[in-house]
Amino acid sequence: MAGVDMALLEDLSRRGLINQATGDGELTQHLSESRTLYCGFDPTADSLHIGSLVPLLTLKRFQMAGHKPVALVGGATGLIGDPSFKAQERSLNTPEVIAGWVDKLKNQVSRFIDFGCEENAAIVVNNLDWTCDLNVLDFLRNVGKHFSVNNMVNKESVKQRIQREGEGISFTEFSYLLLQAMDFSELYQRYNCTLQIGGSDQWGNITGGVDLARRQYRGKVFGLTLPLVTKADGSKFGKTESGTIWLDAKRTSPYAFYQFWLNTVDADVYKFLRYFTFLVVDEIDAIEDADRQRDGRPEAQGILAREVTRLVHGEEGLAAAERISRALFSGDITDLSAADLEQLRLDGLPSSTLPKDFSGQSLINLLVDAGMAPSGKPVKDALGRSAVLINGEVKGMDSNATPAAVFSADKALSDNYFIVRLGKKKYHLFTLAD
RNA sequence: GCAGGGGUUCCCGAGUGGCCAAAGGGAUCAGACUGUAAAUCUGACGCGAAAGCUUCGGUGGUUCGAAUCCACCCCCCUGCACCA
Repeated sequence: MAGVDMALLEDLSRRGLINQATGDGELTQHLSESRTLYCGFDPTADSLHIGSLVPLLTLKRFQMAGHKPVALVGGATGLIGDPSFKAQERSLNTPEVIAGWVDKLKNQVSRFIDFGCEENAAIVVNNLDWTCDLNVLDFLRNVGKHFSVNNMVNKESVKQRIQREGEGISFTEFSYLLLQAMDFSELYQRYNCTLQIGGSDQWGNITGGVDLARRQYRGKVFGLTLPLVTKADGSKFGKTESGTIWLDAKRTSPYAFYQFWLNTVDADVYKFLRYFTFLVVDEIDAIEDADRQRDGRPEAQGILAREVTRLVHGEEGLAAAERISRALFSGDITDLSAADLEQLRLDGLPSSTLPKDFSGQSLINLLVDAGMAPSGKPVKDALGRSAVLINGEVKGMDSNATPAAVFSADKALSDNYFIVRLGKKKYHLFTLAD
């Protein structure tokens, strides 16, 4: 069989990827042979976001070390909703919607792990397969009997919901733990899966599964949780002004994705390199040292952005993201040729076509309509502070009423294009109507 | 069902008849400084370019005037629901 990398846990630990593990250190011993492990992803949208990247990449790390990864998509658990550390009860989605999301997630997850290799090829499973036909009485007798409500109520993950004034938890969400525990037990039965990994918020659910596998099948299985990704300034990781950073290129373009990582603050960037890339830890430490000795801008952000964008969007996505970034941030946009501009559009720079007739339009509402701002206020503010540039030229409030003059054909790049910059980082490409 | 508490602008949270588009904090956006950072400072932050318009669970009412008072309804939370 393929060699198993015994240093895996050591490496994970150096990366700061180990939050908590069950089994008092027995896990190291357990992983001296090739094992099967799983991680679950619930369909809460039609795409995963970068919050799921840490467990996803960790599955891959395990596979690279010789273990067999199982990616579980929660077709069943997604119907219920995980209450862990959620402040409020969530509304339910319809089974049809969830089923659609499950398919999308399966595809997405599949891109990160290897299904072709002989020894430890990955598999994707759906927990709906073993829960949809389960009847309530069987469930209550065979699964429910193994759980103590006293114990469940004391789980940290639901405590705030139960104790906090003004909140509560439905029986539906309360039961979530049992479903996830059942998954682990089931995968143990089916595939001899003996390890579950997940975010630190999953600790309660994972230990539930460890207990259930033991009680039902006398199975000795393990759990390992990964840290929640936090930012140095305390704000939520993975959100920006334009919303969540998704893994799906249709939701977050490779360019926007690349820019997200490029904008990582210094205080977080080395940690993120350890979390989100496969660069070896020594190499990351070397980057950090080199950056420290240099004045000015560190290299780490660029490396991080390149590595992660390549992992998620491939070489092509990365190339596109870099092309746009170079054109917009380190060149003179008026030098761009028509072909260059067309390429930027293909690469995913947000773009739209200007209306034929400008009457009744103001510059502000043209930009708002193009999606550059949610309302006119920020644009007005920007206009008043010389923060709107069209083809490199500053526009002020006085241009607002005369969009026809601003977007006249003789001012267009290559007779057809306008690059509008709002603030420092927001760009949009306009083309004239045919 | 009964009793009590509560529903305010993205979030938290003040406001209990006019001075309220509604304190404060957070988040977010823009500017300065920078490195397409951070920290800091400044400005914005319901909609509208503006005049102005529309908000405080819903509907109706009282009033010159309501987020604030009244009525009914909806939703959430807590407790009770044999003994009570």
